[in-house]
Amino acid sequence: MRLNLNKIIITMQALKATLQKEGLRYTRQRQEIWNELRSSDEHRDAEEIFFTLRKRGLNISRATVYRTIDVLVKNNLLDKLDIGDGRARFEYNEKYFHHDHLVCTRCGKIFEFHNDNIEELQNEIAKQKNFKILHHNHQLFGICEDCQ
Amino acid sequence: MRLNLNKIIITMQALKATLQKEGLRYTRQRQEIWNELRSSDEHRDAEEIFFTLRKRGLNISRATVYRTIDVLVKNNLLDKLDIGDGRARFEYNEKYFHHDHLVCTRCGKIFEFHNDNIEELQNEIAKQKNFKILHHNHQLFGICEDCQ
DNA sequence: ATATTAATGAGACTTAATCTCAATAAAATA
DNA sequence: TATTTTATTGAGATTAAGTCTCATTAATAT
Repeated sequence: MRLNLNKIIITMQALKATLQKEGLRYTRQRQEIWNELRSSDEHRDAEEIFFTLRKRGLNISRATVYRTIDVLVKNNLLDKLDIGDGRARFEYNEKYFHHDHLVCTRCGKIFEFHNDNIEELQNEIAKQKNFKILHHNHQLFGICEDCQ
Repeated sequence: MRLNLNKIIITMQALKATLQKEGLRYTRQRQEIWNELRSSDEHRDAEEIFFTLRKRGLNISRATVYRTIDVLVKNNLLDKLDIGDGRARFEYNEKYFHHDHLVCTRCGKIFEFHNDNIEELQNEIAKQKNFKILHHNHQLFGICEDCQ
């Protein structure tokens, strides 16, 4: 309870601080979108955020949702996740717990994984090619335990 | 010269064999599309294949290009590559030389890499979660040597 | 040579995402 | 606090990748 409240306050401050740093305005819409993205740990897409906010009675535009999500991604408050279904998904960027994804091609469920060795090997590959990594995409597609 | 010729013949036979195995027809259009995809090692997209064939005077439909590429991917003659620019790319599936990609976010160039350790670690992750891997996506995004 | 039926072409349609522009509302300033 | 400035917004038009439909065509089986 208290923890959740703190979490929300802290992340609203993170939003405000980021926007100020960039000279952008701390608007009602940006707060609502950020809040919505923070309200669950699922991998949400822009259309879904848009419709959720509309259902809740907020008179928000689709364009605002897309524009705000862009701002959040560019400022590393959100990570963009592409599971190859033609729709970008977004999740809170937990700076100290990076992870990649397993995607079940039967039921669509998304599982997370993290492996330090793979991260290290990626860095070595980049170093060898004198390539400066900014971010990466790593998904394993297949059939999950339940679907087999 | 001889090698290239053999390569084309072999891969046309691969196409024919795959189509027969699936009870599909060996049509002029499928031959042309496969040939076009084989004619360069670049990472091609469907629209580009479509326009290239039209420019060459072939009266082919966009739908046929997309449908044929689907068939080729499903039968593992092509690998689908998604570098996150909203367009699917395709490349000849070299069964004995699997690779993943480094993508320069400045110039768009695509570099290939292969790392057996990463492949093995992926298998371990899947095993731990009792997940049956079918394929994977692995891209490192960043700035290439030339662009730095 | 003919019959069967999968594949094709044309273009309408879908869907995610972007763009435009007049109206609005944060934030800066007085 | 009232006013000014200018970024942001909403509505909906637009774009772009990809899919769908259906009458026609052409591979393959007979």
